[in-house]
Amino acid sequence: MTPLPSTQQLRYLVALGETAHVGRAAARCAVSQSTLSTGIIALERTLDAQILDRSSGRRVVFTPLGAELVERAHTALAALQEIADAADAIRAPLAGQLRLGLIPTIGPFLLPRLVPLLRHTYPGLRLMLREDTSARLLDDLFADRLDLLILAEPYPCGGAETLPVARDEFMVAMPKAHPLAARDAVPMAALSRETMLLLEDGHCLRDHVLAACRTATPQAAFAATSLHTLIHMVSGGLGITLLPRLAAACGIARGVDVALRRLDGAGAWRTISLVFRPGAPRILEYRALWPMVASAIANPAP
Amino acid sequence: MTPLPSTQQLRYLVALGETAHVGRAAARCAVSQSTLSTGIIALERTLDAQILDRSSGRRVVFTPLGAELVERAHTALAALQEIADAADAIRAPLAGQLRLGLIPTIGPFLLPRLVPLLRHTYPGLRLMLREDTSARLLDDLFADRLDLLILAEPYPCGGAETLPVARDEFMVAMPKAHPLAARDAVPMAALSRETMLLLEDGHCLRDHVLAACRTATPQAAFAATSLHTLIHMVSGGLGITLLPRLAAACGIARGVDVALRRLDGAGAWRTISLVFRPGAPRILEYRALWPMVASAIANPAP
DNA sequence: GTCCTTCATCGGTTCAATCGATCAACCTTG
DNA sequence: CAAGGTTGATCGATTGAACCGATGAAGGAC
Repeated sequence: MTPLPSTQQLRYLVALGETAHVGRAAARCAVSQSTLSTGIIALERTLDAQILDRSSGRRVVFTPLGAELVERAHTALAALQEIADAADAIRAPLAGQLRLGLIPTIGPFLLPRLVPLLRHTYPGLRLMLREDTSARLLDDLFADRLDLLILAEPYPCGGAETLPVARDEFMVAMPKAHPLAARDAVPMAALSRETMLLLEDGHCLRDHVLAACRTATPQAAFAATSLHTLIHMVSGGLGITLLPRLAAACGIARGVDVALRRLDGAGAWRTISLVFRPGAPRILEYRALWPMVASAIANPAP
Repeated sequence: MTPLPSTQQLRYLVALGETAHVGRAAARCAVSQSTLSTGIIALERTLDAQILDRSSGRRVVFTPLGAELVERAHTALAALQEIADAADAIRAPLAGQLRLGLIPTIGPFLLPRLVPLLRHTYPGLRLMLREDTSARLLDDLFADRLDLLILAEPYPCGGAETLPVARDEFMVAMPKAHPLAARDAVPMAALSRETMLLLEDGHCLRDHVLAACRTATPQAAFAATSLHTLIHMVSGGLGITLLPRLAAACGIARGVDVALRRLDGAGAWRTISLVFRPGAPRILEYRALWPMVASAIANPAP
């Protein structure tokens, strides 16, 4: 019915909305005053609606509709800009700054492989890293202080888009002298008789482990602040724990009196995922990142 | 940096995305095949990016970027369409269908005045009415089954935009023989010794009354299904209640053995508001509706 | 009243959008 | 394999929209 407004005219409209002055708006758009004036009038004609109130002298006064259209033009231009941004992003893939957030149970085990890989493939990439809990990382993501997260799911990501990369199974970590260490794999049921050591509250791994083996009795009093601490508590005989294969493969239990065994049973894993704002302009770059993260997980630092 | 794409080219792009066929996409856009073909190429040039994969014969195959751009072009066009819609809406203000939802403690007292007012001012308006609880109305609003709600705040409207219209004070309703009925106004403190009758759970007025006089003892066993029932329970001596002035002014207590008195004290009111989806194209019409609703509240049906 | 600012309008020019016709590649069919 | 049909790209010509500089007209300042 009503024809759609042109991109150019929308630029004129928002500039005029910001300056309330035809001459200055024209300068901001790098066109002549007459061009912008004509453009606004043409927009009024295409929309068949009054944008400026011309009864009040020479000044620029918006009608209620005009003010509303300025608002909407602004959001429409943002959508158009995102198209241009997406095109830009593919031209120089993963160049410039990328603010990446990771959780403490992934970062130390993934980055030793991932960072060299990225530096090699995308020399132009300036990687800014941040390690924190999932909740705080998501806050930063939505506040536009981070571009991309690597989290472990399931986790309530509150509207963020997630791209699953790999399944990270849980292994049982116990003292080498523990009876269960004699077996090749530990059945889920055997966990119920053990004291399960956990990370502090706030670490998503704590919840994942609890969910994986809800029969075991958690050791409530002492919670570890990191996986390394946790391993040493296991080695000290305070109990057993579940460890992501990613951490285990990085030799976290090397040189420590701890045995690692497979865990039999359904649901004994977490999913490592890329997480970003829905509609992020660089989504294609994140997708391009996917195989590198998968590769870094599949071939962890020895 | 990168110039913004033109509206026309975006239309070509989404049409091509839907048909995957240059000829049919051109027909859908009502242009010649050559025009659409050139337009896509021009878009690739303005964005300086590859949209179609031309290595695979004569067929239309999108590159990953191309598919992504189709998506984004779709949302950008929607934003542009909303601009045209907003302009259309102002040209024929409040014409066509308007699906209005009201809560039971407002509707019966507001509509007798509001509907004739609207019919007179906007003869082209086709008003579809629905009466339900705030929660269900909001569900329908976000599911696009309703355009506009008239609710009582405070209420958790979950992201909806609200436009406060009027303050609706609470009055005390009690049997005419009640001791408090002798006074001109009832102090808030006096309520604490009374049995307070309430509406059923789910009515926001129930929560508003409870919040207004949290000292009074609610009559938990019997809850009324409507304000009319409530008034008859008061008349029957089961207790007292708080009644919005809007309902009181409509003569809800006429012919019943019930006295209405002012209530002294802070916070003894609800706010009647227009509620709609943020970014609704007809927002200017809703604003035009504001004074009519305010007038209908200020001069209720006798 | 005079001058200055500011927005609208005018005439002319350039460039992009569009069309029909044609070409080139691919697919199907006999 | 040859012929015909389909489909997307390209070409040359035309039209109209966007743009500019100059000018006009309406307010406001002094």
